[in-house]
Amino acid sequence: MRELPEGILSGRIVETEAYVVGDAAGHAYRGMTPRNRALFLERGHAYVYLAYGISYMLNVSSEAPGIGAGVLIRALEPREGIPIMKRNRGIEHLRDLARGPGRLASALRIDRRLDGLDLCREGPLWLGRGDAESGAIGQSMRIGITRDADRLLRFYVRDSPFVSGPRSLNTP
DNA sequence: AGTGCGATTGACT
DNA sequence: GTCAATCGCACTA
Repeated sequence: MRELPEGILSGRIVETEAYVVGDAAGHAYRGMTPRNRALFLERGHAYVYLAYGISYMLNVSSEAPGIGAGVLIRALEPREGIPIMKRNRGIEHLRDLARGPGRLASALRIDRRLDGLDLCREGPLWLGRGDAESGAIGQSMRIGITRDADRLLRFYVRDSPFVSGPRSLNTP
């Protein structure tokens, strides 16, 4: 759920990637830094960073305090506030509003100001319960990384058109 | 203090 | 399919 001055935005998370403890691809791999400190917060806190100087990425910390790990939120099936998302993205096509981590952050207007936020409490951004059956979950290699690339730590809703990535990864 | 490189996207051949 | 954009940060010296 995302609360903006113009209204409420929400959607169903349909694709994630895990960056686990000891993972060479994870930002926490080399210890805590000013950028990644939120990964070391109690599970359920937001870690937001800028990738390629272009796109913000939303992660959720996933371990106990002091342990650096998180889950990248890669795609959303839009539900509420779709007109606002379209305006944030500058496009009309529903499927492309939040298909990909950078697009998702853009649609929800997420930036570093939300870094460190507790997503388990209602606020400007939080994780709601989810009221729909998720369907079958697929598993694959993660997208766009080089280190530890073979690990099957990407998870997605198999039959959702709102999932990013090449078909080769989505139909194993 | 300088440098190289991404957990990507959008435009273009 | 290829490729440039763009910048914060981690790493080297």
